Amino acid sequence: MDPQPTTVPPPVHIQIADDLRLRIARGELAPGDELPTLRQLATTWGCSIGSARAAIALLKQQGLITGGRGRAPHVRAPMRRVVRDNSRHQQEKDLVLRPEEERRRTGTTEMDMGVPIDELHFRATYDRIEADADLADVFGIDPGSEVLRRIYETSDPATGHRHLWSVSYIPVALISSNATLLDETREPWPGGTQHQLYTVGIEIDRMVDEVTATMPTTADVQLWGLEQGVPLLRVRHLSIDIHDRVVEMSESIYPADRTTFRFTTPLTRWS
Amino acid sequence: MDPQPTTVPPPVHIQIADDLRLRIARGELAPGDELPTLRQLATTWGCSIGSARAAIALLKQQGLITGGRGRAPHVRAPMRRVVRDNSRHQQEKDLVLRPEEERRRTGTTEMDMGVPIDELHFRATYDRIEADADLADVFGIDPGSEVLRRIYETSDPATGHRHLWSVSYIPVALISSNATLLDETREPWPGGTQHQLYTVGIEIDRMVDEVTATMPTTADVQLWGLEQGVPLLRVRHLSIDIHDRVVEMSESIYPADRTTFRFTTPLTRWS
DNA sequence: GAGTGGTCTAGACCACTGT
DNA sequence: CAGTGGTCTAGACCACTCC
Repeated sequence: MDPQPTTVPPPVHIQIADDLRLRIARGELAPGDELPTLRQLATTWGCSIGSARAAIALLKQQGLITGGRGRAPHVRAPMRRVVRDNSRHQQEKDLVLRPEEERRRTGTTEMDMGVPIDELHFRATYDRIEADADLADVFGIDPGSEVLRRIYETSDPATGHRHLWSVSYIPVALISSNATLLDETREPWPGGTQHQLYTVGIEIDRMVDEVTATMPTTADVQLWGLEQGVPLLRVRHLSIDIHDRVVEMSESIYPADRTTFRFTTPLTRWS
Repeated sequence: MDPQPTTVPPPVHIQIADDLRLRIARGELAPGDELPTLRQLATTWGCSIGSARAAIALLKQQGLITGGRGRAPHVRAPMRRVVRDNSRHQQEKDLVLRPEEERRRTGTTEMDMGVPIDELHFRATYDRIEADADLADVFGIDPGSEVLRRIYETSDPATGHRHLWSVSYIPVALISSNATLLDETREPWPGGTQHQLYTVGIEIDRMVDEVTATMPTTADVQLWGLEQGVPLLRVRHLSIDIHDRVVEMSESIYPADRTTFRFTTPLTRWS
């Protein structure tokens, strides 16, 4: 038991990473600048290349640097984030009562993303599944009830990378009166999900969005063309109708380096 | 140019990680279960311990497993997430006009988090800074104008880990008529920021929350007591008054493994 | 004390990037 | 082609956990 418990120095690769992070934070290394090579780091720090590599890997994992594979890694420039605003919910509702021509022109299905939709592959897949415990709980229906599952996906034909992805669930009982709603070849539907529900007499009262984040798996990184150190924002969305029923639920994923959500909460006036 | 371009097999550590992930997804390995040791993985896959370690590191980075350091790593049980609901904005506003006794009792400063506040260290730090370009832009004031910066922090005295953190900015010009608002020893202020602003005649019209996520730095991991593979949710919050002025801006951070945000968007009725 | 993962090394081979 | 990072190995030493 030392009277002065000598603090152990942090591992070398942590020291190297911290030093580089500091130099980035101070602006000595600007976005786009190249970092020292592994060999350079190893000699200046008097450590092995393996330790230098660990430092670089750590910074990549934290989203601060990128590159490698044949050229020196460089400081990552923060990506321009597309804002997804909750006002689109009201806009989509307003559109429902407009004529089809206008709905089609304002080609905003529920899943637009500030990118010209013409340049993307769009794919919608429908199937019907039996509600598991989670879905049954969400909709307040019996487990085993039929639920329509719709998967929406857009991808960049040039790179093959996924651009947008969501699964949406609707109890079949709610929409069976309009058979065309079960037909995936009708997608993209002018006016989006709110108009689809409108055709069976459902009016939405409010939207609930629940947001959290997780790290992507190896497959996700491939699929989305992500860089290391980019979390995924996960959204579970509920559409609640004027009778307080959950009539639709969707789950979607957005890479955090290119997305921010903006939610405006109006407050009642004192007056 | 091969007629059949033989696809190169993925690196060993990726194969191992994918196999383990699959076994977790299928439920063969339940949350809390121990994974094979590095030595076991190395022998069953016929690779070195280093490669096995890389596989384990990858899964940790993805937030799927945890542990190590003297005992075998185990499958991570998903943490219970605390919901932060945007209805608290309205609740805080309603509280402003209530008597002080009630405001004090409903000890919800803007920064509560489903944890008994008595068991946490609370610290508020005030200082005044000159607006940089970003702050000047947010508030629509001249760069160099004085801005009050308040840092709120709670931490768990047992572990020393940070529990909650936010910085809040208010232009000094808006609140200089009430000198007590510049005094950090008055925190926690009953009724929170909205009541503070009320004392200088400001009524909030709406709240804007912008959410995204990033990966924590090494220091963040220490500070918050995070496990590997946990992103940070970052929120920029704007308070906008009834004259459409941004009167307060705050930035806060929440570990994603214990937080979900819930935003309810009311829609106008067709009637 | 036996077993675990974490750090670190030195060196080999590969795939990729520039010129 | 020379230089880069990525993969992989074999082995040493340490700190930690559990029995």
